[in-house]
Amino acid sequence: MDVVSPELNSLLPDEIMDTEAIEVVPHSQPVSAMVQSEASVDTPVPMETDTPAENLKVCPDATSVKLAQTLSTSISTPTPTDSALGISSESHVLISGSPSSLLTLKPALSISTATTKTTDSVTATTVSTSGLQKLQAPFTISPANHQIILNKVASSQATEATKPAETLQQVIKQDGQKLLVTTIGKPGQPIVLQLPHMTSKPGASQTSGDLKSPVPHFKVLTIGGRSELKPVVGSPANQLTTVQAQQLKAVQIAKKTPVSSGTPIKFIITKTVNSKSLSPQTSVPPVIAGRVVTQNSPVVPARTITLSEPHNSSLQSIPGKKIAISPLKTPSKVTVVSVASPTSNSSQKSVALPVNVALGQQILTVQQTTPVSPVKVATSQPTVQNIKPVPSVTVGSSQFKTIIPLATQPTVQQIQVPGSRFHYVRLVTATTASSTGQPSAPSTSSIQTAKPVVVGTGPVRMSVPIVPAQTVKQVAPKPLTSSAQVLTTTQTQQRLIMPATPLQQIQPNFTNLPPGTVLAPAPGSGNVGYAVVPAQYVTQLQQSQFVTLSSSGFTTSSSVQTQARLPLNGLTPAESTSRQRKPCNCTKSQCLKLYCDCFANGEFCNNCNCNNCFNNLEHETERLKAIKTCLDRNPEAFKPKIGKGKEGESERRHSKGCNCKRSGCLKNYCECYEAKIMCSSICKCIGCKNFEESPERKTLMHLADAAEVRVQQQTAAKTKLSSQISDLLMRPTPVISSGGGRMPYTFVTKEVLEATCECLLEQAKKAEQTHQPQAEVERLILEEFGHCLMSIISSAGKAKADCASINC
DNA sequence: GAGTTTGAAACT
DNA sequence: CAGTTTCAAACTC
Repeated sequence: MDVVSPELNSLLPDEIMDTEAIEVVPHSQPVSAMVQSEASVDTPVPMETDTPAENLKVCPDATSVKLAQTLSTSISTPTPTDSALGISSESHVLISGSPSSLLTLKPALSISTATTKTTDSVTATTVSTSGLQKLQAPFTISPANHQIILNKVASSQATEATKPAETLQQVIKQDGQKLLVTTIGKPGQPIVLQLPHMTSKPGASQTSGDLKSPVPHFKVLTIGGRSELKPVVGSPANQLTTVQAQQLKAVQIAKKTPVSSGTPIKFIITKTVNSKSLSPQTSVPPVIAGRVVTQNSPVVPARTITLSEPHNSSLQSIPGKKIAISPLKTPSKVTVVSVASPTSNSSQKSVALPVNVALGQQILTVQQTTPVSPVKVATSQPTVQNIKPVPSVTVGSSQFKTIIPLATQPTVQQIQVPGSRFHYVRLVTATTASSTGQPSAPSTSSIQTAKPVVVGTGPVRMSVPIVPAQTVKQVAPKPLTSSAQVLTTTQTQQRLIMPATPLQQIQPNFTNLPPGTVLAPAPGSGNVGYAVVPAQYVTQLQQSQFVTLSSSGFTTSSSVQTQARLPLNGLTPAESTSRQRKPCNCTKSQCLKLYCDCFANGEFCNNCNCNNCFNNLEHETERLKAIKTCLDRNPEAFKPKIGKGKEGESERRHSKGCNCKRSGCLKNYCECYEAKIMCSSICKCIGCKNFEESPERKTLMHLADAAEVRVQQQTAAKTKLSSQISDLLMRPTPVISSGGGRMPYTFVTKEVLEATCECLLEQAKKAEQTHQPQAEVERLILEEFGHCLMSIISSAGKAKADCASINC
């Protein structure tokens, strides 16, 4: 795994977040809280944001364990379940709660996650007692208020998992085990941790496990276990499988350190939302795989935590259901929204950070939050609209990230905004229940299905992807109580991953998906699978559930159009949006190869001139395959080509360098020149003239600038002349003789003369710059004068005709 | 607008 | 990894 330096990350456009950056965090940098949520936590949680990444190692030593995560409820009443927390080497943590339960994330959580390293040590087989203790203590669940406080989650080696068995109802012993904390449902109900291969027994602790089993497992912690709750099983393929059809909200925070060679540590906090419509028996056996990439707070550079990477071999696991995280800039966030896959047999690549989510589950991803802004996760009242069971909603501004769970299978409709580089996706939830209703119509039945997680009791800002201060069109805002999980974070970006059609055969390395790629359900597709959609598409329009971003509060609207504004290739949102994307003209590539700029930029084709285009949602399967192919060929295929140079090099430079041979790197054939950057040492160009001291380059630049200036000046002059003439025409007509013989003269006013002179001067300058002979200069000036005069006469004549027509 | 040139991407 | 082919954009006329 490549390690992305903080510097590089800082340079990368937000929209092009490097997924690896998410997983790999430079150890040299102090770890900032990836998710800094401040809940109204009673107990102070130690902030570890300042903790260096080195400290993030998950080690048996309690002191060194930085994995502690805090989910604190307002009432931290230790329950037997508290001890049930298991620590897996992979640090997969799923916390699920009943819809009503309030999940609060403290800053410590994000901090702890940020501190975690996905080092080999993480995969250690022993679980440190201290880690368990820490985990135990900090993690409290208060049934009273349905809040869970997870102070710390430490990954430890599996061998030690057995030690604290008495303290923990369940101990995760194996490497790669994942802790799932599910349902904070009813008070007094036990928390169940269950290994994938084990039979889940709510309330019963499971300490057993194959200590030597290399396969990581998920621990399921059920709090206030509901009958509907099904154990969550981790799959060997780095996937987390759950048998519950309930809405699952997961928050994953994953951090990847450069050192980490193994699977990244993943923290998944899931909250199960029971849907009334779903009976325990009817529960679908989908997989819960959630991977959340938390973004760093603005203050903290590029701290990404990679949340769970499930490794389970259970049949329910969906191997191919990895959640692709597009190459996003570190401050990006990835949200995984319901994923369901009936079966799975393929193993996932270790590189990829798969996130599997059971269908209908809601995953709440928590991004890094700044210390200032606490992250609160609370379940709002289940006033969910059946029709629009609140599909996933990623809400986030630069400071707030909210994810609203998708109710049932959402479908995605491609939406693009002309002139915008960003694509939008309409999330249309397939109404499994009584759902053909209007989007705006709330339904009680869906209440449980889509348990909203309200981040914080107060108003929440919700935004769709993610760039600060972008306009979001909101339609039919929903009450805060609407079923949606809201996680407020201070992160700048987030990504949505939504279920799509089953594409088990397709297991792209999602770590490097196109910028802003989102996994979304394919339209009309089954419950399984992902559609890879540019994150920019994460807009919900019209009837689909929407996430609105508002300063005062968030609301989901049935017809909200949100536009993601993510910087692309260094362009600011404004720049990127202002610059209209050039339509492609692909004919043979089906727009599914990097030849196509649209595809290469992770965009759908829109208003293009391409033929046989497959770069759209209608061909999601093909598109996903193509992405996988590209990533297989080049894991960095979708990363920005223009990045920061080596350390010490402030200039931007091409990541690969050009290979120009004939253009001298002074034409737009050259990617360096096109990007307006100098060729660098990594370029393999021949006869390069694109260097600082190149006279050709200087001349070219000078000419280009001069030409641009001339064009601007001429345009301005002509515009002025035209406008002045128009003004004259609009003025009351002076005395006009019936014959109108002298009328044109009346239009030669001072303004017209000035404009004419400007045109003449401009023409003279132009002639001189081209080194024209004196005679030629004069001729050009006279010619220009003739043009001006003709224009005046023409205007006057027209005015005369107009006046005559009205008998003036 | 058609044809050519160019170099990245894809392929072998 | 190198050579070749394919492809679409850039460029020229």
